[in-house]
Amino acid sequence: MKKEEKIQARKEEILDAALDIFSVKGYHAAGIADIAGKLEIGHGTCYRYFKNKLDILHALLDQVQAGLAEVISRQSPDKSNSLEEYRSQIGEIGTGLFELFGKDSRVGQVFFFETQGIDETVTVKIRKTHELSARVTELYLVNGVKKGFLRKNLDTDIASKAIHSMMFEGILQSILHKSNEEYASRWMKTVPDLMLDGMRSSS
Amino acid sequence: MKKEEKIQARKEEILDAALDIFSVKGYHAAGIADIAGKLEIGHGTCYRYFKNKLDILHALLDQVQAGLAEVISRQSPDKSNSLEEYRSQIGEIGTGLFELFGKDSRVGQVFFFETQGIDETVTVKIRKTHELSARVTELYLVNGVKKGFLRKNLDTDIASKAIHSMMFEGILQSILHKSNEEYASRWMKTVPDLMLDGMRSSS
Amino acid sequence: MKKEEKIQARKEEILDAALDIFSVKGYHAAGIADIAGKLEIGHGTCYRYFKNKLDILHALLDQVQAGLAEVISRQSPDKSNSLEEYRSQIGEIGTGLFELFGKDSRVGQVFFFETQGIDETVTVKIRKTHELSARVTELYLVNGVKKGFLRKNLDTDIASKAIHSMMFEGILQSILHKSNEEYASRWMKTVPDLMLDGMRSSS
Amino acid sequence: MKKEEKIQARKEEILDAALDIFSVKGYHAAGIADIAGKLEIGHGTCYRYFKNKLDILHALLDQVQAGLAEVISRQSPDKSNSLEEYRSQIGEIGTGLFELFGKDSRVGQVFFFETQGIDETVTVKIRKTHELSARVTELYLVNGVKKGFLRKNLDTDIASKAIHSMMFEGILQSILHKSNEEYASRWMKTVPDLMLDGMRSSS
DNA sequence: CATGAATGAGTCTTCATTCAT
DNA sequence: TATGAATGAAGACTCATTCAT
Repeated sequence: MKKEEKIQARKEEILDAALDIFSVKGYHAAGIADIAGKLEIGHGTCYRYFKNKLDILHALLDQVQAGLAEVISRQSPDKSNSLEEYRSQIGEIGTGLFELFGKDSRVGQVFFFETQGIDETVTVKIRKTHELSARVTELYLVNGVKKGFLRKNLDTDIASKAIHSMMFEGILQSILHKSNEEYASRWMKTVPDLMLDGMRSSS
Repeated sequence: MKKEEKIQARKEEILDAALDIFSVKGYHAAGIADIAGKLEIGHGTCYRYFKNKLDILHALLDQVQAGLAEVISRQSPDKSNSLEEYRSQIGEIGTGLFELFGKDSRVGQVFFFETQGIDETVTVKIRKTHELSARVTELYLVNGVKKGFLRKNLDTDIASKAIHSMMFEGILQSILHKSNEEYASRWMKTVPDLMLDGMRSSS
Repeated sequence: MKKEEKIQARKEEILDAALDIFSVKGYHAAGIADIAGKLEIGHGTCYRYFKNKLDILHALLDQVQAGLAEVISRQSPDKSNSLEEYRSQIGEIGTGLFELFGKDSRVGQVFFFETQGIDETVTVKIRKTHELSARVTELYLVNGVKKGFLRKNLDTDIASKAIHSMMFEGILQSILHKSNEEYASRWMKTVPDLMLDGMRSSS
Repeated sequence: MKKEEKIQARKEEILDAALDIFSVKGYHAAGIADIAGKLEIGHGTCYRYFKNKLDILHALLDQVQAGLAEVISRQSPDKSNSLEEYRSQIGEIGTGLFELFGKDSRVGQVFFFETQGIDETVTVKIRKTHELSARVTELYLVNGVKKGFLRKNLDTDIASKAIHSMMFEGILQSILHKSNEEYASRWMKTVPDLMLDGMRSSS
């Protein structure tokens, strides 16, 4: 029991250090030696816990995926019965996402920036994560259409992907801005408005 | 003059080959030898036309940027005077983008996928390209607000970025789908609707 | 005493496991972890019984050497007084060798195949073992010459080495063949004939 | 033409250096850096001419095999019609082998000592080379039996292998002795006598 | 006594870049 | 101008060995 925990703790130390290094130098420029150096351990030690460098990245991405899944699963897609309920639900999901990526900007940095063009498996894993998010978003839209507070003719597949891209763009932009607090809140107001009401001036 | 042209032609040959290779293998996995091999020239030759591998990538990204700028500049942001005019203008921009990235899916592949986490300068250049697009989008929004066919309280900065992200997500998704013709047209219908009218059922 | 025995028993367990691993993977490809793993003990434990990996190999080779010495010492070189007595003595030595290496083909595998090019000390030890065998063989030849049933002009030094090489080639070939029973017996008939009578047709 | 030759020359330089290093340190202990260092070239250069370290060894072994084949093919197995002719033919083959391995003791060193337990492919290649030699030897024996100057009941398969092992033992021993000239000639006298006449005193 | 986590020396291998021809 | 042979920095990875528990 103690043993298992220690191993897990060490694994997480390494993952945390890797996140540090990857987020700053990028996957390719980062060396195992950098990661081990940051922890002041021998670099051979990393290989006791992970098969290789790529394995570390995958573990990191899995963490992100799990975090995302957790945020998403907090809400249930068919809870909302009116536009107003849905609007507040959107707000909660947004807040969750900002918490997930915002509390540690390194996560987004790695997830959005430093992690493409490495390997088919990585590309696919990231794409799957985005797809997961979009798929869940679609459940909300389908619910809304069924309940009648969203347009009958909505192309929920496309719309869910579009919405998902806006949300993540918001997160990403907030990461890029230092003062992400205020900027983030502007995103969290604008995106739901855009989604629901569009930009046209109400007639 | 003749000589200048020849040099330019050779440069473009190399860029085209590089686009081929980068889009398939990614920047890091691609070797100068691959590029030269495809053209059946000595790989040393590449260094007569480009300073180094990174220089080739930058030239490629500059081409994309120029193409994007061209598409954008075809329209003028203050032309539209009504919602309907704007709606059709959006359509034309969308069509232009799909042409730009759609006629050669390698471009999007490199621009969206294979090109991150290489180098600060590259990351910045791509970000700038996206920003350029978003900035122009904002001009349209500002015009719409001024003319009164878009909401007065629109956060044009945020909204422009959100819209831009949707558009590029559409392009990206269309690239990922084989039958991009039909899928693309669904995007081109859905995104403007979303932007302008939102998803709510009209009261 | 009890303790001594236990230590000895453990040592032999390790040697047996090492023989297993070395005979299959070869010395270099074999890892201490493999050996310990086969015994389901911690690999650190191996270092309580042997100084290092090379030490294990040396202990193994010493075992082979001791076995060989035992087989050889069963006979006495000056026992034979006639060609026929010598012929049967050769047969007994041959049988002993086949028993030694045949009962456990791993021994020959390691001794003949997997154990060269490791280290000067190892090479020398193996050479010494072969020399021991050849030297004893020579005693038989010298006896035969003295007793008059072998040629006076025999170069006993060279001949002993030549004979020794034939014998070991026979063992080795028998190991390589699955059905070593029958093949071995052909060797055990052919080699003594060759040694004593040569290949020429009797005039 | 010039190009081809240069490449071949460089390849042989590297092989020669590799032979040097392998024969002294053994395959495993030898580093590519050692080989390149001896030639005072960058170690990367080795990889322009050989796929990897193992590839160098294989090329070396192929050279030995070719040399051996050349020596063997100089004679034809069915040329001899009498014991005396065969005896002199044996002498010529022996001389050829001593030349092959004797002129450069490094070759035998690598071939006999430093090259086992590396890799299945290597083991097999060496075994095949020995088999080739033994197989050809058998052709001579079969010829001798047919022509009647060798015993009718000779087990040519076994005998050929036994003879082959004696010959190579002689080469090997000669390599190990400094004064290989004189020692070698003792081998070259003793082995044919043993083969043909055996050791028994002529009745 | 036994263990196995930690270590880091040591090696192969790749590939962008240079430069003599 | 074009070439491609040569280079060597750089880095991932292995595994024998040690030692605190």
